Amino acid sequence: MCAALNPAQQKAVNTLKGPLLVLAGAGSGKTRVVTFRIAKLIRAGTAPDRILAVTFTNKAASEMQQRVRQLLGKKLPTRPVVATFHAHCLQILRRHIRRLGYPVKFAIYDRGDQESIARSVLREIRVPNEKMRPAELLGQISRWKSQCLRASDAGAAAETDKQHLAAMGFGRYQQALKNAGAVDFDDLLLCTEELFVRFPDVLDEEASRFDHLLVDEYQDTNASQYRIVKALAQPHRNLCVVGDDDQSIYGWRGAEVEHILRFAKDWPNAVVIRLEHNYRSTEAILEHANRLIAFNTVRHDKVLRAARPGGESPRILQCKDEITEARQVVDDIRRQLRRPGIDGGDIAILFRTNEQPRAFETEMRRVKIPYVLIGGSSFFDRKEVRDILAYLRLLILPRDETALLRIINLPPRGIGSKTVQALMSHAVANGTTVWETMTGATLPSGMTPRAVEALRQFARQMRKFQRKTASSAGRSLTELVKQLIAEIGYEAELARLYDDPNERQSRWDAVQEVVNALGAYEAKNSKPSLSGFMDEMALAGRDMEEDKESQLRTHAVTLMTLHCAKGLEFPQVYMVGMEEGILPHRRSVEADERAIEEERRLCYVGITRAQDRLTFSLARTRRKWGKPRETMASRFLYELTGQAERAPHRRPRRTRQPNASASPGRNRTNPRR
DNA sequence: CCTGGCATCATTTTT
DNA sequence: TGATGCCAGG
Repeated sequence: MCAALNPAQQKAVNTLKGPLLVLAGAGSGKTRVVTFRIAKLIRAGTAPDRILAVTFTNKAASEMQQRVRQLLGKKLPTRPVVATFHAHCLQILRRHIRRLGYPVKFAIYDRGDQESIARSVLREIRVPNEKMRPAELLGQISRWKSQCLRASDAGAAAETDKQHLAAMGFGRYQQALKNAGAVDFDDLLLCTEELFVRFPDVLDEEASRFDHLLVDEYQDTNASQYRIVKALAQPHRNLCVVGDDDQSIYGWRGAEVEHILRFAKDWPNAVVIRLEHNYRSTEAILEHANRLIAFNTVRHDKVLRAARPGGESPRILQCKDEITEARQVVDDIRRQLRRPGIDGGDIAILFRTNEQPRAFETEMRRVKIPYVLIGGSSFFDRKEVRDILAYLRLLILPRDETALLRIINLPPRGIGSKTVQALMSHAVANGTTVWETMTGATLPSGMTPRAVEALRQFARQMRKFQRKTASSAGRSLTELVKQLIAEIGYEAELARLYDDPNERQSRWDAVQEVVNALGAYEAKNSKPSLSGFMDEMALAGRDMEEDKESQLRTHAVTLMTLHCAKGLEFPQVYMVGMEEGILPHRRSVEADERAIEEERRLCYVGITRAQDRLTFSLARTRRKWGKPRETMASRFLYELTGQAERAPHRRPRRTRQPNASASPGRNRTNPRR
């Protein structure tokens, strides 16, 4: 890693002016080039805070920041701005969102909040013959949003019945968000884009903050990100994008490979530099990766050359079922760990879907190999955490309806669904919010005195804490929140709900973790505020656990999805579940060739994570919904080993084994319905 | 108003 | 398999 830069890398670092596209193959030292470039810009006289570097994940952002700091030493008065798209857009919205008719203070709704809105929207637009789940509605809305389609245009874009239904839901969903004073993740980008289009002065102000713009993982930009980048870079044209079209794996989130493919057309005179030397993997591994990705048709033509000749050929483990698969893989890992110089931290198990790791976890626990599962259901998905956060949101923004409805009767305080219904319909009828209604002088008629008293009591309590929050400058937020938790009797509620002391404890621990996170936030920030904390929770979310993670990770085997693995590397990699229906995923198989190409890229990403040793595994039968079903080996296995013509998946779908005896493959059984 | 039990239903990837 | 939703009884 300390070797000198090669000529292409050198050139990428030194081309400081004008549009630049760096096509960086996997393992080609991309991160290094980017950080060197930033350092070079600063040394050449650019003020650090005039540089904006945009990444997709928080992890990438903090890593980049750290590396630049290492390169430059700590003597700088200002820092380059390194942020994720979402974080930077949030900054912009905090300054200007009023122009779009949102309150200055607005909440960021996460998946759970979105779902509860979607649920109520669906209840309203009940259509007899179409049933739709909240997740489906949200998926469609999100897809539209990532194409910069607004609710008003969705009706025209809808094709299927479901899409028409979703188009109806879209408008209501958006309205509900606005009423609650909230934006969802997609809105962070979409509203920014809208601001830029509708208010040129806003764009002016935001674009003129920087002289240089860098975008990492450019192949993953969706329509709104693409437009935002274009708009921000237009004045100075000092735009450097870095990416690899072969690693575009977020098409389902609206990313379009075309963006990186047409960069040179978008920006005339753009310099294009290819980094085609791979310093990460052995030749044996890279050969397989190259062979696989060559099957894709939509891509920049390039061949990665291995800087590390030779190496061990990848192996394929065929196993009876998913339990055996876990056992064999973990067995293999155990053998590896006995070898000198091999540490658990050098090993990763990569999988396609989130249900796959289960079997591996069980097995690892059984043989006592430490592991970390990255992603998965996070701490922030826990009910207790979400409850407390809902309270906190209510303190900042009383009109946040999702938060209010979540905790209005939690712990139970005698405000039942009847009462809530009455409040809601009253609010709708009067064009106001539930909070306004319940704190108003006259409550809706027909409520029992008991309910009225409960409401009054709750409102008093919340108002007290709202006041305290508003005037909390200089005082400890942590203390405030502790007091809140005590007053609502949350601990007693946990005791009431859960008899098992272990469970009770772990749930209470989760509550404590929120308090701790707040404490950490307060310690870290010079002027902490509750809303600042909530922003961090919404955007950084999962990363807050990272400190714990990195402590463990030194010796623990890493388990994660292929998507999470992008950008990382491990000496030893296990790619498990190499079966038709998993990788490529069933949904992609049922879609089109484009979708298959994305799955192939996903597989490519997995392979190119491996430095020294790569193992594939598959199960011949796999339990699904409790029933075991036979599987077929992934077509990618055939492709990457150079036996594509023997791959059995090409038989037309839904026919019964037309050529069952054509070749003696081992995993060729037709899946039965 | 609250709780527990039963039936039903659908399963990708994430900022 | 597991999560969620609805209904009946306390």
